[in-house]
Amino acid sequence: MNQHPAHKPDYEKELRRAGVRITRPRKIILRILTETDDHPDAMEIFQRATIIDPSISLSTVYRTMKLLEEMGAIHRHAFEGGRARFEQADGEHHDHLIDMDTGDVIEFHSDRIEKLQEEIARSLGYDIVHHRLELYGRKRRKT
Amino acid sequence: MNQHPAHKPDYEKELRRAGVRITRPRKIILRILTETDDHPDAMEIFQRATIIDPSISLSTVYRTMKLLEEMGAIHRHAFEGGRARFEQADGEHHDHLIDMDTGDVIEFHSDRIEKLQEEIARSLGYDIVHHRLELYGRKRRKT
DNA sequence: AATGCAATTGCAAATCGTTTGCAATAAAAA
DNA sequence: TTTTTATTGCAAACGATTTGCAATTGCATT
Repeated sequence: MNQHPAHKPDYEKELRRAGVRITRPRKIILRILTETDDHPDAMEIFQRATIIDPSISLSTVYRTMKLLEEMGAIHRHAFEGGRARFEQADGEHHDHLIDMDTGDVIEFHSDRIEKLQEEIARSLGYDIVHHRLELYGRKRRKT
Repeated sequence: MNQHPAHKPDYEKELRRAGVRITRPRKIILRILTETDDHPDAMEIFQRATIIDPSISLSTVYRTMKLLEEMGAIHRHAFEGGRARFEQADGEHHDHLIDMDTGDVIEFHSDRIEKLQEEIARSLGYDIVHHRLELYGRKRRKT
């Protein structure tokens, strides 16, 4: 088990390569994404964008997120309660521990769990296409 | 890892004990729940109920499900896409493998995975309140 | 069996996150 | 610069779920 590093992809280049226009709203949204290493939801991105350019609309945020998602540049997570949250699809796969008090998301990865999942699916006659492992918890008080 | 058995709790008794009135719509919904061993969503329950008594409303289904959930008699699952699905909260905890083609839900349990989750959370300084492990897959073609 | 009253109902309207139709605008190709 | 076409903001639509409300119904009491 270990946390993962972060690196900043060049979304603009990726989008251009995908034949998409680099518009002013998109530029702003992409900038916000690269400057962020938490897991913001659409509304948060919208509000941050709105500071830079108040004319940006929530629809455009959603449309841009969908675009990036389809390109595989970001992942959309439906954690419990409320809105979907996004994160950069940089390195390797990881799962999430959600702090129930703060909403913070901690990433982790366990090869052993991944292996066990495979074994279970296989023993049930299935191939895993993807999975979702989310731990919901609170900071432990004592040590 | 192993599948789990099923047993049928007496919801009416539980509800009465909780000081809730046993109405005609509730009777019907409870009957449907006890007769079911899959993971129906509110709309499915509503449609099955509607056959028995066409005057039942979807709101009542939702309200009853919420009631049962609060009593701990059923669990609500937000699998990917669409509506929440419900299941009886009988025996022990289990996780779910969702058949992406049919929507079927297969229950499984792995002590080893549970243990590993605990370890991970602990090493990150957290206590797990609950978790969500869902495998999304397809029946494997060959063997 | 008839009464009384709070719990429950069905309905329509409201909610929340997200998506969509559309006419106006702006990227970028010519 | 002009043209072409993607993209925008807006408002309205969406799907799942919840809610306010007046009418009804369990059910404890007579």
